[in-house]
Amino acid sequence: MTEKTDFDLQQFMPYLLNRAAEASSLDFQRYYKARYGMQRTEWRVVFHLGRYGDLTAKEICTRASIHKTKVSRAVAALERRRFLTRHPYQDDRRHELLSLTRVGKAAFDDLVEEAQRFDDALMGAFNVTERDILRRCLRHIINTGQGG
Amino acid sequence: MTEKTDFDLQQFMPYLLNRAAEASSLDFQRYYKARYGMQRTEWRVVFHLGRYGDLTAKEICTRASIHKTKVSRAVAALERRRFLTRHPYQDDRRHELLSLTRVGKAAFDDLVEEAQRFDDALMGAFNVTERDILRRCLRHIINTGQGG
DNA sequence: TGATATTGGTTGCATTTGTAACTATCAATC
DNA sequence: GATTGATAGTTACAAATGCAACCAATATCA
Repeated sequence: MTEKTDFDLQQFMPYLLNRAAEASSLDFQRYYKARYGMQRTEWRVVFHLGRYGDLTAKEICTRASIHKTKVSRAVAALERRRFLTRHPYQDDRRHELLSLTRVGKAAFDDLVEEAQRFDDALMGAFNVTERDILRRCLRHIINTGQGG
Repeated sequence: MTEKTDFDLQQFMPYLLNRAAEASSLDFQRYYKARYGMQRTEWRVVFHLGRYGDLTAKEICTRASIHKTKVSRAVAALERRRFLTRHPYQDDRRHELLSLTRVGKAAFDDLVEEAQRFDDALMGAFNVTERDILRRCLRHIINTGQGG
């Protein structure tokens, strides 16, 4: 009979991942919250638009695995504060193409710089091999975890 | 002048970690929610008590970096459903020692087994070196991310 | 002894989130 | 061209969360 008390919580991957995710996001979160009053979903939307160009809300949902209500509210908030605009497009009026305003782009540029800084600080502790493995494993988990 | 659009979101560690954490937790979350009506903080409390023996709420907060209000509510919910009991202790009546009931222990045993199963499935994709690096890196992030 | 600060834990309130139901547009089928 | 079914996005309501204020017990120190 195996003793369940042998189970090592500190080795349990979902637990480690959740704690690491939280710890790693804290400082950056503080930054975009203080500076732009954004929350996580909002900066993610901004990053997607800034990085990949104009997208529909749906596309952001799919790419980032975020629920549509969350994106909907984030977009509404960002629009209210003039970070982005919507252009319904002719072909299919259900879609709305989202694009960053000048203000949105400026925020994106600044946030990217800051993100890069945080990432460098975080990853600076690891060597190239470790970074590669880390990223590869995480991507694998992201891609398989969903439907499994 | 660097183009911010070069920034690779898919390489940004906090983003990867958050997505991996979410993806890796989904199935297990579904399990303990369906089976015991627990939520994340609740099973974490159960795991801590099951694994490390009786603890005070404060100790759980510290060990798991969870805010005290969250733990307080989780404990209340677990007590209501008879998964644990509280013993205020003589020396300092501010503290309350928490311990799992028989029912709580049974749930813990079952959840541990299930957790182990999920973890095996998740980590099965990686070799020993990768697992080691992954765990080591995550622990490093957890330990340094907090105050940095 | 009494005033003040600290600590473990809870509660109230505002904000966020998840779920489901909804609107509006388009596609498919008859 | 009317009916049914998807699909993009919003909204309403309940549950979860974060923050600050709170209570009670203890520690500190005049």
